[in-house]
This record gives sequence, C-alpha cells and structure tokens, in this order.
Amino acid sequence: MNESTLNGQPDGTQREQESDCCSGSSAHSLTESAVATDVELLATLGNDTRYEALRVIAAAEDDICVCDIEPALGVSQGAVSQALSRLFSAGLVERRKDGRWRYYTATPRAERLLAVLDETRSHDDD
Amino acid sequence: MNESTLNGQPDGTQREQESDCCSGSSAHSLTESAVATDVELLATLGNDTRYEALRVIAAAEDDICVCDIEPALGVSQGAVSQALSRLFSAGLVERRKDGRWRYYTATPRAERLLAVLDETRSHDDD
DNA sequence: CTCTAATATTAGAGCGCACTAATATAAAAC
DNA sequence: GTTTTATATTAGTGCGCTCTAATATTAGAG
Repeated sequence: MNESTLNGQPDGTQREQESDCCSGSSAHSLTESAVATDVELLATLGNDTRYEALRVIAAAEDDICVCDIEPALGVSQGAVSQALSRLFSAGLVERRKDGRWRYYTATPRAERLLAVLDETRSHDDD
Repeated sequence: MNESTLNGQPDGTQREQESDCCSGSSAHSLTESAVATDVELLATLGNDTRYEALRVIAAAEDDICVCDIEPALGVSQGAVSQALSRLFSAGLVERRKDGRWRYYTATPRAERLLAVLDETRSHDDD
C-alpha cells in the first residue's frame, strides 16, 4: 500500500495537514450517513430507467399513475415497479395510493437536482 | 388515467410519433445525448470513491495534487487514478499538468451539484 | 544515461446490479 | 363468491463495475 509520507510538494504551494480529529480520513465535513445518502441518491439516478422515470414524473403537472409511467420506459412491468421503489427509497419521489392505483410525485430535492442538471448542461451537444 | 397525450394501455407496440422530430418515446424534452450525459454524470458520482474524491477536490481552495487526494480515499493508487479519470470524463473536474504532478479542480457544474446536495439534505439523520 | 517519484494503463477476479419471467397481493368489477 | 386490473415481490441469470496487482509512462534529479 501507500504509506509513505506525503510531502512531495512542488513550488511554494505546500498544504498543511490538520491534526486529525475524527477517526475518519475524510477531508471534508460531511457525516458518513450524509455521504451514504448522497451516494445512494446519485447511484439511483445513474441508471437510464430510473432517470427517465423521474423525468416523466417531474414533467407531469400533477401526480402521475404508474400506468402512465410504464409506456415511456420500455422495460417490463416488474422492472418499472422496482425502479419506482428505489426512487422512493432514495427520497426522490413520494407516492400515494388511491384504489388500485399508485400516484407518484417528485420531491423538492429531486426537482432541484433536475433543475441544476438542466441549468448547467453544456449546450455543445444537444 | 390522465391527461390526453399518453396512450393508455400497454397492450401493443403501437407508438405514433407526433408532428415533431426525434424518434424518441420520451415524455420530456431532453435529447438522447443530454440524458446520456446526465446519467453518466450521476452514475459517476454514485460511487463512494469518486464521490469522496470530488468532495476532497471541491473542498480545496486551489487546485489539488493527486498525491493529496490519495490519502483520503483508502484505495490503491490505480483505483484513485481510475476514479479521477472518470470524474474528468464526466465533466466534473478539470485537470492541469505541472511537471510530474497533476492538479485537479471541480468544474462549476460539479460545484453546483454538490451545493444542491448540501442545501437539500434532510437533517434527520446526520 | 540511470534512478526515482508521480501518475496512468492493463488484466483479471469477485460480486452486485438490472433485467425478465413468474408469482403474489390488493382492490374493484361482475 | 370469481374474475379482472394494477402493482409488488421473488428467483434466477448475465453482464458490467470496481477493485488489486502488476506494469508502463512521464518527468525530474543526480
């Protein structure tokens, strides 16, 4: 492994290492659970089916029924159900039951994320 | 069922295009390449090593050398190099070469994404 | 040139993900 | 009650991801 001392700094820019406070080695100020939550959210959206599902949900004015999400995704019914379930677990959608139907909406967190993706997209290739 | 524009039943592969362009079946207004770019970005960040690497880079005031990123990640040198390479491909970091060293910075897109994650995080479990 | 340090690249292994198909549950219709 | 519709769950499979270890490249030092 790499256990050698880390001081091969070039020109003037040397960085001081602070005395470690916590057992962890992280160089930022996020808790482990916050990191885990973020990574799970990002991994959830890093999949075509789930990303498209969230886009469809967020594009609907009101909440939207699963039966209206399915046709847009091109995968089996079971796969759609799994996708929606994981979006829910990640905190990206809310759901409500009404008779035989389930209605989904995007959470504020999901909407803000999608908005930033849209606002920061490079216009080179679209 | 819902508003008019969606065809109701999953009984066939009949999908008529509207008078628009783009042979897609998506219910939103993003190009395929925009979706692919977003999903690749999200999948890239949906991994502990790469997420932590980006956090370390974004937390540095100036650009930061690989040798200063490595100790925080707890994986082999090769794995760090692969992680940084993929962050670069996804448009989340810029890099600059200086002698034997590589310096990384977070792109504006990366910084805005991290900011939204921070701003929208629920404080229930941290 | 040779040696060493910093980073990149490659091959290979293990394991986890995302799908399909089948089955189960739930609620309304009959 | 039975049937039908909407969604969820489970089992199983194949493939892709992420890591380590080893090697290659690049650049400076001596």
